[in-house]
Amino acid sequence: MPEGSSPPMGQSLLFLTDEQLRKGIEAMFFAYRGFTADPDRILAQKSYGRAHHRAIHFIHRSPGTTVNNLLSILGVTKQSLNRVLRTLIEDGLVASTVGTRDKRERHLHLTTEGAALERELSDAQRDRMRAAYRAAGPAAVAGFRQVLEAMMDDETRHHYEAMKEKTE
Amino acid sequence: MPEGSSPPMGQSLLFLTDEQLRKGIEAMFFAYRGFTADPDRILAQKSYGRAHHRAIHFIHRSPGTTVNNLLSILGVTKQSLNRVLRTLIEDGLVASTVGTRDKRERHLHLTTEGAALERELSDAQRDRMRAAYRAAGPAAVAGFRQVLEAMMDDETRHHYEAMKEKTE
DNA sequence: TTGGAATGTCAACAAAGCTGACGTATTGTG
DNA sequence: CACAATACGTCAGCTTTGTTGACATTCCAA
Repeated sequence: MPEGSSPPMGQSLLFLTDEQLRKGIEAMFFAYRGFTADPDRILAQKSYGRAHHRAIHFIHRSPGTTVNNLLSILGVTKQSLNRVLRTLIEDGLVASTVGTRDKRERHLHLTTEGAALERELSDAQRDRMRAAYRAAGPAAVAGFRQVLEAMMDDETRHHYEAMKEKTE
Repeated sequence: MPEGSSPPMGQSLLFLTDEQLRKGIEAMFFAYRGFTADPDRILAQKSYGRAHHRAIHFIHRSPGTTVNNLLSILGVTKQSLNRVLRTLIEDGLVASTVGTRDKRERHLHLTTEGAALERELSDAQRDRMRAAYRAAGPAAVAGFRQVLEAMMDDETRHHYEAMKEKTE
């Protein structure tokens, strides 16, 4: 081990100490609570849960998506998604139409009422996000997104990238 | 509305568009899955859940903490925490000792075995965090933390700040 | 045409949150 | 001292959201 071969530790690698990593972990945990808090409050009033929000969000994002596609995006079992979807369909927030090419598939759309709830939920969530973004500034936001993307599983990142490109 | 009074929109406020905010929201959702994936795998083997992980994490961070304090950090009810805590104590991962100054309080510590599991879980979680940090670089990490902190509820941020200072 | 794959539904169960009620030990206060 | 408040534990019961397993329907390809 040659002496004096010190790498540029002082400024560039301190952010990789266990201490820094732990702070990042705790920040992630605490921030996620804030992230879900506002939609959760709205959902509770209507006796829906976070799972309903997720379904509504991604149906809004990809109108006409199939149950199977939604499944792989959300990363849950079809039985779990089905329960949520059933209530949303019963309540008239989501429309499920049998596929024309493949009749096994169901294509999912938000109804007018469903779109209204989507709007209400995403407005609430965006308000907090906007405040956080504004407080932190554009450079911080870029870093925020970079780290989050690097944190995803490969398969998950594919879903994310696909969603990202859809409206770019 | 005076014409030509355009603010510096082009570069500085594009990150506040609904589109950008939506991407941030989805990034948060997908990244959180990666964030919990590795510990979840370890926990499943031992038939514990995420709730056990959280308890273990914060007992490790604040040895001797009381049940009440843990409650307010985790933001759950005592009944919910108690179920988790009871199994951890039964399994010999956590030690609960009657307070000396106030005998109503229980002070919580990790046993040797509990510390071993904590180590295993946080190693796994840190590994992913480290990879993400390394990939994104120090500037991005600073931004990441800034945005997360701005996203927290006020009360939650107080907990976070208190934890942060504990080892600085 | 028939058997396997894909899609979606029903039933039953588990984890982890919640409320409400109650018991016990201890502390602090009028 | 008597009594209210606090800290903790527990029982019962409910909700949301995840899981497996079994099964019906539909499509496609051998």
